[in-house]
Formats: sequence, structure tokens, C-alpha cells
Amino acid sequence: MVSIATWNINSVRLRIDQVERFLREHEPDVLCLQEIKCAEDKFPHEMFERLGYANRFVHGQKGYHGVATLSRLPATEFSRHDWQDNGEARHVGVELGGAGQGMVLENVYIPAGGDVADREVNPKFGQKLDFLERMTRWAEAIDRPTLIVGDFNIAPLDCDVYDHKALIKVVSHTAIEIETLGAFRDAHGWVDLGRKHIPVPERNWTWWSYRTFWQEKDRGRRLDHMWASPDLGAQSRAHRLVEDTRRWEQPSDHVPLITEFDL
DNA sequence: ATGGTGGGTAGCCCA
Repeated sequence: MVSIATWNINSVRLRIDQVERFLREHEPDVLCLQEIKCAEDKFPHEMFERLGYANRFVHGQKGYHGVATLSRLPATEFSRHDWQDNGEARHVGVELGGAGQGMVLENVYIPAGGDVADREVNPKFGQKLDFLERMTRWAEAIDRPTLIVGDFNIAPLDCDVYDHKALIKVVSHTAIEIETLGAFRDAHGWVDLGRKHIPVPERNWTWWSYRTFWQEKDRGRRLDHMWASPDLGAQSRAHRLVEDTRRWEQPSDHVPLITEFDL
């Protein structure tokens, strides 16, 4: 059994003790973090080393964005894509189980896309769609079992948000984003593990705003995802959200997802 | 209801 977790941590240095608590309580074999918000030479390696996560792949930058994949299984770096072509650190891919064997694990932080769902008014929205389209071209060529995880910043299904009608014009749940993400899904036949294990229409939020009004009313969205190649998707045995962390002191606004595979 | 909160950073940007 192999367990893999993903978590948008919103500053790995600020919440390093929460990451340690999560690793001790859930013991995933691999953890993919997004929004580490630190340069690579500032990454807090010590805790991960101490807990046995000897293989660490950090794609970071000062201040913003950044991803890291921490593994206690053998792993080698496989790729770093810049799907916006602007130098932002939003992806790292690794091979688990030795070069040319096992699966490829892709850790991605898709851009949030700004506030206005119109690329003419808001360039960041266009960049988000362009990022997805470049990912789609990439996915068309995948020829190995692959798991892509991370903060997609899109809630694709009506039941992935607290109120579909109220959010259809809100970035993360607009028709154009959902359609563009759908093209990415179809390019490889990805299995949405969140919905394989927590079927529609069950509540499956992974993110709640820091703005307390939303939080108090449980106004969540499913922005974080774990999607597997078809064969690999058939090998998942369990999947869960760790909603507890959202109630820890000074939490990330996202919660971790964990999938266990029969491998 | 058209704000709000929370990061990193440096005189705002990003989420």
C-alpha cells in the first residue's frame, strides 16, 4: 500500500509544526505541498529529514507560489513545467519507485486567476486558462501511469461548491474554467479520485475562505484534487479529507487530501 | 452584503 497526500499549506515555514503534526498523525509515504511561499534555499528541510522524508523536491521562489514533494519512498526528479511561461514556480514532477518504473507524481499549483472572469479585463484569468490549455497539450502525450495532484483552483461540479447558482460568475466555478478543465480531463481520461471515493452529491470541500462570514456558514469549495491515469485510478483503495486541520490554530485555508493505492 | 482575512514582503502583491 502506498499513501500519497496533497496540501496547499499557504507558507510552509509559518506552518512547519502543523505539517509535522499532520505527518505524525497520518504517515503518508509522500506529501505534495503547494504555496510553500519560500525560496529553495529557505526551505525547512530539517523536520522532513527527521521524520524520514529523505527525498525532497522543492520548486520554490521568494514570496509567492512554490511547490514541494517530500517522499520517504525512493524518488527522482522528473520535470519542472512552466505552463504560464512566466517563471512562476507552480509544478514539480517526480518518479516514484526508480527511474523508468512505477508512477509519475505531478504536483501542481494552478493559478487562482484573479477576481474578474474576463481575460480582456483581467490578464490573470487569461493566464489561468492558458496554463490549463498548455497542461492539456502535455497530458495528450502522457504514456505512463501518472497521478496529478494539487490546488487546481477550480471546483468543476455543481456540488463542488456550497451554492452553484451563487457562484457561476465567480472565478473558480465559471463555465469557461470548467469547460477548459474538462478538456484537460478528456485529454488523458483522468480519474477524479475525490469523486470516485466521495460520490456526487456528497459534500467534499477542501477550502474555506479566511473571511469568517463564509467559514461560519460552511461555505466551502472543492478546489484541491487528485487525478489518476485510468489504470492507476483503478488501484486506489481509500481516499479522505483531513478537515480537522482547518480548525487548528492559525490554519491554512486548504485542507489535506490523502489517497491510498494498492501498489 | 460589493466588504471581509491572511500570507510574504517592503512601501503592495497575491490568494
